[in-house]
Amino acid sequence: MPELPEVETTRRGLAALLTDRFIVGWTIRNPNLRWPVQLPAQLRGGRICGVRRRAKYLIVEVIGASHAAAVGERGALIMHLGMSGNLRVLPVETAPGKHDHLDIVLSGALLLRLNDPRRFGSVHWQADPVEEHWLLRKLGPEPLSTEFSGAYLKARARRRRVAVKNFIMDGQIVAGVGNIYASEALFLAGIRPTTRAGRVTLLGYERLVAAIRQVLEQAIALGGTTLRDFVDQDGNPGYFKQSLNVYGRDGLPCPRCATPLKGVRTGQRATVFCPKCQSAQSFSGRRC
DNA sequence: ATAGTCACCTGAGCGC
DNA sequence: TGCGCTCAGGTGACTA
Repeated sequence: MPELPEVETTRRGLAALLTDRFIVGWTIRNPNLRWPVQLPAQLRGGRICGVRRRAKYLIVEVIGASHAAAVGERGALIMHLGMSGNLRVLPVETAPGKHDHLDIVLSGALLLRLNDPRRFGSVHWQADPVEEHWLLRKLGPEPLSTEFSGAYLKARARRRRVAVKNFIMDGQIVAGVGNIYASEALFLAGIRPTTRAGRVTLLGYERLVAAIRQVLEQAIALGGTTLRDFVDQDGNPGYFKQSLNVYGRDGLPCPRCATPLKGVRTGQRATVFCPKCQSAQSFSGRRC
């Protein structure tokens, strides 16, 4: 699935192609995504004025232009790619394939096509203010924003007994940190994923915040991580997989100290760490 | 409020 | 080649 860097990669590709196009219509071949897909009539004729990202949601901003009543009315398509989704901009005549659930037909003889085998993705319409949508309302700060800091995490972690890995994957704590990058960031910060969130020190959280930023920024620069099926809007894979230190490397040597990496499960998710480099001590942050 | 589990769905990979 | 099992990049809803 797409995590934040993959969504950001998709966003960058889409923004250039979608901005200033008009929505001519749409075809919903299978509305049964995570929530039933329903698009309002007022969307027709709207002009796309930008593509933003919030957590792993893509926000396609639309300004009404068709009917007198809708002119100037703003809103957005809020799209999530789930575990297996991808969005492409294609010539309007491109025949749909398996799992092509939704096309948004655009001016310029193009369409925005959503493909999602597992159908864990979603598409919603929300009139302004878009941030008031129930899926976005409770999200924590963006990990690449200045609001996200070691002090913030330390404060939120007070009395929390969950594993720190689950803690940073909680979208209400910080938005958009998924399984790959949580694992990678904890490795870079030298913190054991199973450490209880309340026991990580301020120094540990400062290192963790720096590591999260580093790993996300580097992954975005490389076009994201392709494990099996992620492609950006041009159909290209991401190249961050070569940079993974621990994710998917259970039993293989630690890239730093060669100790075999250990795999466990925390919160139903596969978790891999180096038993030597990632300290089990509460004041984590140490490296070997 | 918090922590843990379940659910949604398809496809790939593995052992037999 | 086929069958059955496990696992997968997410995340809201439930349960204690």
